[in-house]
Amino acid sequence: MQRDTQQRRAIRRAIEDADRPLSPHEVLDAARAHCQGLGIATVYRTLKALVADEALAQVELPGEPPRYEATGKRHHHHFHCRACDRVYELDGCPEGLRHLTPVGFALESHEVVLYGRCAACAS
Amino acid sequence: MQRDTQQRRAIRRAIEDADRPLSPHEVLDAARAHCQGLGIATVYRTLKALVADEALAQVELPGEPPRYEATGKRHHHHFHCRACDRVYELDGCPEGLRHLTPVGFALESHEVVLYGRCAACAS
DNA sequence: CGCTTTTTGAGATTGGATTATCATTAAGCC
DNA sequence: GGCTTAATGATAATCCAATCTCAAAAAGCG
Repeated sequence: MQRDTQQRRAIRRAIEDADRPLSPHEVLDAARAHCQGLGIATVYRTLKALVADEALAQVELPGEPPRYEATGKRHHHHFHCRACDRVYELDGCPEGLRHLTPVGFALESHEVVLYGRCAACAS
Repeated sequence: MQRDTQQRRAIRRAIEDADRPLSPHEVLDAARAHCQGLGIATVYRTLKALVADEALAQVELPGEPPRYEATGKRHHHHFHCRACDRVYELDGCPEGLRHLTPVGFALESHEVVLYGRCAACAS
């Protein structure tokens, strides 16, 4: 039976409270505010279970460990800040992707990642 | 002094002959056609040196080891075939990327990756 | 061809992320 | 509050890409 533990509540809450996808270590740091002593193993276990339950989605980025965000959001993309390494959500989607697909290729999905400085780091 | 060895020729040629970015193992397989016995260590060493010389660029893709392609090409993006795992070059670039950037964020670059089936795998 | 020095290949090693182990802790039912 | 069992945390183990080690091979100069 699946128990409702302090650790799991803290992890779920850390992700809910963030408005951006978090890495396992970001989850650990944020969740420790509500559950001191939380271990990284529990973070990985819980993230994995939440992904299996489809409560979370893995956000894969080039050359980076995955981040995690709640499922059920509208289609969106991400901005990766080169200075603080945080990843932000972007609304919307560029036009003309289908136009890029070569003849004979079947387009199923796409990823767009913008790079630069977030508002906090751009100043 | 930098020597011109069979191994390096085979590696450079494998990349030249491919019209798409290759992973280290793809380079190994392709280059072995011209240099049997070639080792993976030499592939990694040579790729690293070619990147340092700016003859090659690393192509980073979400959740994947990097691929390598010749530098000096026009700005472009990539198509990742889910069936054969090969990566193809795409011409062109979608519109409206700057439009996605939140206020206060400084956009420096971007990546676009399309996913689906390549012509060989779509049939 | 000799000789020097770079390069190579096999296999060991590293590094970083993730997972497994297992004794201890704590949910949650009575 | 007891009791059963799932969950936890520290740490060891694993995984896999990439790098290092070092004896042996080969570039390339004279």
